[in-house]
Amino acid sequence: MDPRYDPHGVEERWQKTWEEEGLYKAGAGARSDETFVICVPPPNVTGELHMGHALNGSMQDCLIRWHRMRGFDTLWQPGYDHAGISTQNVVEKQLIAEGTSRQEIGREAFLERTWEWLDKTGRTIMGQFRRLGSSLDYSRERFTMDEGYVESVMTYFVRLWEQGWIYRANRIVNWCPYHQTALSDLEVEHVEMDDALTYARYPFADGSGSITIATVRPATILADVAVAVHPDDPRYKDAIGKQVVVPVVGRRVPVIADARVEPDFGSGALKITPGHDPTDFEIGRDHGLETLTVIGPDGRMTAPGFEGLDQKEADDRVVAWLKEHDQLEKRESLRHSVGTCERCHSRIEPLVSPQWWCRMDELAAPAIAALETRKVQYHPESQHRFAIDSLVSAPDWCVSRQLWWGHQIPIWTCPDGHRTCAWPPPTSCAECGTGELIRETDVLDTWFSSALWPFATLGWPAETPELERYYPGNVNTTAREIIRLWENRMIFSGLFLVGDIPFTDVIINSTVLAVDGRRMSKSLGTGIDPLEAVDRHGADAVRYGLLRISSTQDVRFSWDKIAEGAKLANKLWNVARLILQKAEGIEPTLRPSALEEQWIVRRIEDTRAEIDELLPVFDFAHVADALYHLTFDDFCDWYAEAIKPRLYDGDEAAIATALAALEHLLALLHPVMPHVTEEIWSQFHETRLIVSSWPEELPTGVEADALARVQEAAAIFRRSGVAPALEGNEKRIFDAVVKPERAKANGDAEAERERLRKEIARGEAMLSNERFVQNAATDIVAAEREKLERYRRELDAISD
RNA sequence: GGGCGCAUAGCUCAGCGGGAGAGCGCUCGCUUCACACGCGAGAGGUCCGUGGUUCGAUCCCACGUGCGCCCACCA
Repeated sequence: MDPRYDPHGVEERWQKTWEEEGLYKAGAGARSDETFVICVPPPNVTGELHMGHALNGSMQDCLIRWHRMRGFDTLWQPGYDHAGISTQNVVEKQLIAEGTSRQEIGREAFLERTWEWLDKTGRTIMGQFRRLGSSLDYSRERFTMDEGYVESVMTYFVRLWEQGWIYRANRIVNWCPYHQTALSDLEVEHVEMDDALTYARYPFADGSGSITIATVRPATILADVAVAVHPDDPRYKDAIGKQVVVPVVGRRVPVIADARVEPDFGSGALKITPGHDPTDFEIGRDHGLETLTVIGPDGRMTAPGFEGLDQKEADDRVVAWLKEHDQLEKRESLRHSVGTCERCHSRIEPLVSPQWWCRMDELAAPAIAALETRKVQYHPESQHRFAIDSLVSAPDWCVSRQLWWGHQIPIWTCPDGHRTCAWPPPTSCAECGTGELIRETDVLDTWFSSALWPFATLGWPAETPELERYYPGNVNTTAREIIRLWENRMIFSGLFLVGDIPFTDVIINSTVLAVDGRRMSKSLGTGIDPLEAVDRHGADAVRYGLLRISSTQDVRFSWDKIAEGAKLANKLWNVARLILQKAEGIEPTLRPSALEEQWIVRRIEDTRAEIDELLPVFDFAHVADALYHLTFDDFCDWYAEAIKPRLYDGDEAAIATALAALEHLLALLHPVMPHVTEEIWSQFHETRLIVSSWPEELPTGVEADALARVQEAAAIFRRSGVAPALEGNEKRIFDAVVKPERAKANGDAEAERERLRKEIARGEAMLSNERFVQNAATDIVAAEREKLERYRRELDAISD
């Protein structure tokens, strides 16, 4: 064994072995019928592993391995999301680079091309998860567009249709002019931008002066149908009900009163353009105004005389017109946030277009109940309320997208306009029976299929044994911004379709920020590739480091903590070398006799109990911390040093116990650092640690108080220099406990006495305070009394 | 505008009603036969400010200051 642990090669070897031996498979090593199920949040087929995946994967794998060792039948389901707009984007860019376009080659060829691309370049992340040692059941990899999954998606849609929850409506939507599709509010990214705010005078039709409005998009003046003011705005009391003349087009429109107008903004008068602004759309609808359109789906003007102009040009033309007619009051700069497409960063165009919608009220109600009653619990708690609120206020779901890559909506229309929604594809119109059917060209929102992930991967709508066994699952871990897009939708979809929640706990993991606190992003150049970290320090170290910094809020990436993980692996490797060097032919047998043996068993047992409390509440950081200190401070610095002389002597009992203690230590560390622990395990075992038992409660034979006494007394010795610091023999510890009077030889005895006197004074002061004794919890008072007594004894022991 | 959260050692953070902690960094001493990714010893802190509650506050409450994030809206 090399004195320096090198994870390279070792890790890949175990990853291969585990998978080949079928130990990643669902149910491997199970010793009970109890299941523990996690679905990986399916990454985009187009994606590469980023730090968020790595953190998420480390958390999930830690839970899976812990449960597997505890005998559960575990399933960690892998797979990919087809990522409608992202994927289409990638392929479309390639086509453009080749001088063609998706429109030119047509839908069918485009889809073929996309599948081709996927087979060649897509689906890389599962390989990267393997390199992290993630024990997913890779034999069960699913894709949201594979055959069976399409079945699930189509069935879901038809069921919603049958409930009457799917409807078609013309509404104003976020339109991406580049992708030429509607986007949900959640796919829109708001960015701060500087714009010119144009103040324009609209003359009253009766010639009695004018009213000034302010707009950042003068081009949309062409589609104005009204001017609105706040009903209580004294400046405009008399204007309400009058007619004004819209510039350029000369249309007469009314001045209306609406409370949605913000009197303090601009001039306090708002031009109403229902065709190109969401608020105006609502105001227009409520006042029965007509909706005019002057911008097309490509973002270019369609108004007479402006055809084909881009909006900037149209803005300039309108402003020039205003200036010429002396209706331009002023222009000023305005910083405001503008919606952009999260994929291509084009400015979002609010456009009125026909879309398919899904009613949310009845779908959401059972999910809200499940959250209220905590059948599903979000972690941290602060996200729980948010999740409920966003379900309560969930607007109807725009499920259609004007994309090609995705699940084509299963609605067919006959020449008479009857609609048939069915799956498998109908052969005739449900109403008139004609066979002439044309399928809807829109595809479904990507999240529509993601919502089915927990049960579609198990074969739903078929009643498979897997569905029976592994649904509902247990944990889902994901990022905060996905709560409304994905988590909530899985919950209501599961309740609606399968009749049960998909999981009981949702962990919202922290966003991993760059070392400088900025967001990790490729475009900022602040991203760190998790695989680069793995190459540098090993997967175990990366897993440890990420878990160590994980928390309920955003965290900074830390190379230091990864390095700490590498150190821990090396330390473990070396202490194993120490114990194993004379262990040939000796069976691990836990028979703690010497004090330090009883003590380390107690420490291991305490840590095991601690982990068993921390993991159910997903506190990975403290698990990692506890393991670090157990290994370094307790196992290596104390226990190993203490038994060294007996190890050198080849004392079989000591070696057997040390092996057994090491075994337990390895087991505790395995969920966090699987590779190095399995590697060491294999030095003295034929079996595999990954499927071996999680330690049971261990008998120790040492009282907790005695342990504290050992450490305290030993600390006195260390400070005094009475025992050579590194001597590391068991006698030192034994003496420290049974002969505290040795402390009298301490050169710093006076300082120690001083410390004890201070402690005693403090304790006495507290205990003599009547209010304290009356009010404080009884165990605190008792603990104080006990401490005081102990300090008194100690002081006696080191006083002459 | 709504919501959540954070301010503790040079850095990154843990602790959250009764003794101020860890890792890294720093100083000093150790080529001790598991490990220099090591061992031992040590320096370093008005626990953001101001009030309040309490016998007692880094911890609870209020306000202030400074940060961060999520959501909504922005003519």
